[in-house]
Amino acid sequence: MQYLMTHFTHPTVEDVYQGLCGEIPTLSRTTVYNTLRMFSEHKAAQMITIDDHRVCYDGNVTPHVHFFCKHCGRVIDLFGQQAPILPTMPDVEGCYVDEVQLYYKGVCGECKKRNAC
Amino acid sequence: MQYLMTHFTHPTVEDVYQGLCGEIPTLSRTTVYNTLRMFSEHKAAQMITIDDHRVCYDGNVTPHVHFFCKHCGRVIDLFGQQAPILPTMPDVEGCYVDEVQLYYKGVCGECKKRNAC
DNA sequence: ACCTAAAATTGAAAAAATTACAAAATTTGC
DNA sequence: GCAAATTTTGTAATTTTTTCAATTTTAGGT
Repeated sequence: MQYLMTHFTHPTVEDVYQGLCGEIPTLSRTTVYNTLRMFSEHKAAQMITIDDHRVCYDGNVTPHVHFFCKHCGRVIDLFGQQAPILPTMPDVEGCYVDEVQLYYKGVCGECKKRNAC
Repeated sequence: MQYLMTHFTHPTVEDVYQGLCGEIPTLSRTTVYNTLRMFSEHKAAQMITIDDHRVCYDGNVTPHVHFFCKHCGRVIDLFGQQAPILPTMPDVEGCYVDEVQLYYKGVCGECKKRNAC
């Protein structure tokens, strides 16, 4: 949890594992998988499914908008005028709705510059 | 493509494969993977990453809102007053943005009724 | 029709992400 | 200090997706 609260880089399970296995040498990947899943089930973290290859997590649970760079794979927060207002949860007939995700995808500024695409 | 244009059930690769391997007995899963990826790269289909276990595809390429039932795993289109207006593509400084996805998650009416949760 | 080059498809194997689960380690309350 | 409950671990299995070389199909020219 401390890792999530100090790294707003939308880490994957592997990122969290690599980031912590130095100070917690006995840490197992399974624990990271279980813990992050538990966090998201209890709404202490958001599970982000923007990348088709892997899930990542966000310690910031207030709804906000994400941008995914298809080139470098980074997930970036969009704030302020860059981000449209996230629509409020709709009241869908008979359904229980408890999560919103608004994703944009494309190529980030750095990748665009580097690769001139 | 024909399968996608006639099945708006947000099929997975496996769904498309199972749906077609009767009439195309030589069909390989690899072809389905390659073809669906190609479609989404050329914007002839949308790749939907709402389910953390598998990717699915949508032959309807006009931006619209999706709901994911965490219980039965179905992906359902939200239309009309059920769906908020999908925000237009923001102009993010220096970035090339070419996709929007708005996802809601929860439990659908049928699962809610069946399981009383 | 026949041949050839290009393109598309196949299937088996590998890679990557995630889950299952039993054993081991740690924590908790008494 | 002990026993029960909880958490963590690590290996193996499962699932999804990709890689890639071989095969098959297609298209165009003769």
